[in-house]
Amino acid sequence: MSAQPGRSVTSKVLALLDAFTPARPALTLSELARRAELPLPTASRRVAELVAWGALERGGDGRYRIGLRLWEVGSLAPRGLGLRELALPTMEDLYEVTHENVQLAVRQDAELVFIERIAGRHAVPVLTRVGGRFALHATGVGLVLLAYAPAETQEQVLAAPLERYTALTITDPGRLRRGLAEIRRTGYAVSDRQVTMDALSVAAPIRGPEGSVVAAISLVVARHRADPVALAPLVQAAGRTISRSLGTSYGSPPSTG
Amino acid sequence: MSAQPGRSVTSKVLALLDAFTPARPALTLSELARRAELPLPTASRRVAELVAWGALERGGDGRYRIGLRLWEVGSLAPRGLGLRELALPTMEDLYEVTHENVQLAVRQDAELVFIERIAGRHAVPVLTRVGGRFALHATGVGLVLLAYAPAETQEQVLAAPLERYTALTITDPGRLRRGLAEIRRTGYAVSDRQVTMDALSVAAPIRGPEGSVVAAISLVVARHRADPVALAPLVQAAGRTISRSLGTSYGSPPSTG
DNA sequence: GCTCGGGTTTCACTGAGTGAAAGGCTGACT
DNA sequence: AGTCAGCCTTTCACTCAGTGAAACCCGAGC
Repeated sequence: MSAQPGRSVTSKVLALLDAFTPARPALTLSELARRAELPLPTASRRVAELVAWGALERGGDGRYRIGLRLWEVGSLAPRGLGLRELALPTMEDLYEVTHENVQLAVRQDAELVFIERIAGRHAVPVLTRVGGRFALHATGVGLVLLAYAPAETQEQVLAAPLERYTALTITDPGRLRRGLAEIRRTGYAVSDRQVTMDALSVAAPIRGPEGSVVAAISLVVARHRADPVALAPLVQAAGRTISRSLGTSYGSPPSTG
Repeated sequence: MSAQPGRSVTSKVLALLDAFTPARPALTLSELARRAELPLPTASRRVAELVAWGALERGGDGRYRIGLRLWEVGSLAPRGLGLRELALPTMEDLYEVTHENVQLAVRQDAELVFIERIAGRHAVPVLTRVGGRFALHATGVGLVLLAYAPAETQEQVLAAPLERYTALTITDPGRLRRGLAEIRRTGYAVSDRQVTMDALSVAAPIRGPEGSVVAAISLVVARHRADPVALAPLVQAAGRTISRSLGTSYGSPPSTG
C-alpha cells in the first residue's frame, strides 16, 4: 500500500503542516508534497481534508497557507495564549514603566518559543517573531530557561555547537555553564550583545504552581542606555507577579524535553 | 475495519483536536474518545501520535491539552498572527490616543474570530477571548464584517435566529438588515449595548490588497463616556492605515464562507 | 508545436488501521 | 477486605482505507 512502509496517515498529515515556515508561508500542492515527501496524489487527498476542516486555506493564487482554524485551536494551548493572557497585564505594566521591549517565552525541548512581545515604539529593534523559535543560549529569556532546565536538557544544549550571533556571543560550553550557575545564584540573566550588537536584555524566571520555572520574561533595551543591575529588580518583580497568577489557572504542565 | 465506514483517519485526528474548547481545555483520554466518538484504543493510538508531534501535551495530572506546537504552526496563519503583526502598531497608536479597548477580528463563515485585543486597564470590561469566536450580528467588528460579507453569508446570518445578549440586542432581521445598509453607507458600525449593557463599540473595516473587507477594528468604551460620532474618524483612520500595510504582505486571501 | 510545472483521477493491491475482548491499575465507597 | 467505576493498554483476526504508478488535463513560456 505505502511506498514508505510504517509511515502512518497521521504522520503524513502532520508532515504537511510541518512544511510551512516563516520563510515559506504559502506553498503550492507540489511544493507541499515535495517538502512532506509524499507522492502528489497522496498529498492532494490529505490536503483536501485539511482544507475542508480549516487547518489549511487555499488562496486565489492557488497556494495553500496555514488556516485560521489551526490558530484558533492552537490558542487553547495553556503554554501559548493561555500563558499570554495571564502575563499580559504585568507585561504591559513593565512596558508602561520602561517603554522598552518586553518579551515572554517558554522552553520547548532545547529551544525557546516566543509567546508575546510588546515592542517599544522607540526601543531597539528586536528579531522576535511571536510563535517563532530561537536558541536558548543567547537571549535573556533563553538563558533563564536554560539555567533552570532539567540537567539533561542543559547537557544537550552544551554538547551541541553553540551558534554565534555576534562577535561576543558565548559559544564556549565552559563559559556558558558558569554563566548558567550565576543566573541561578542571582535569579536573573543578562544577555549583553549576545544576539545583536546594539541590544542588551535582562530576564527573570516565571514559576508555575509547583515552583518549577515554566517561562521567562525580559526587557530588551539598547545597550547604551542600559543598566542591568537597575533593571533586574523590575524584571524579577514582574516574573514573580506573573508566577502568582499562574496559581490555579495554568493547569499541570507537561514534561517537556 | 472501521465501525464507522468511510470515516477517514485524518477526520478522526481532527475530531480529537476539535474536542477541546475554552470550557474544556484539559481532557482525559476517555473524555477525548467520547467527544470525538472514537473507541478508546483508536483514540489512544492517534493521541499518542499527536503527543509525539507536539499537537497535544499530557500533563502530570494525566490530562491532555492542546500543545504548543499547534499554536506555533497556527501562528503562521496569515489571517491570524500575520494580520496581528501588521495591525499591532496601529492598534497601539489607537490605544495610546484613547486608552480604551482596541479589538481586531476577522470573519470565518458566519462568525467572527478575535485576533487581538488591547485591553484598557481602566476601560470597560469586554468578553473577548483572543482566538475565540463570536456572533457577527452584535459586536461592532462583527457588524462591519457582516455588512461587507458576501450576500449569501448575510442571508445565512439573517435567516438564523439572532441571539439576544441584552434587552437591546437587535434580533429582528429587518432591523438588522437596515443597520447593515447604514454601515455600508457611513463606513463604520456602532454597537450600542448590543452585547453588554455598559459597553458601546465603534468599528471600521480593514481592506485587503484587492479592496475587499478582510478584517475589522474597533474601540470598545463604557457607554457613559462615549460619543460614537467623535470616535468614528479615529477608528476609520486606523482601519485605513492597517489596510495600507496589507498591500503586499498579506497574500491572497482564501474564499471564506 | 513542445516542454515544464501545476494538478486530478483511476484502480489493482495491500498493509495500516480497526475495535471487541481481555487485562491491569487506582481511588472511592461500603 | 471486597466491590465498583473510571482510567487506560494490549492483543489479534479481519478488512477496507489508503496507496502511488500511470494516464490524463491545463496553462504558461519559448
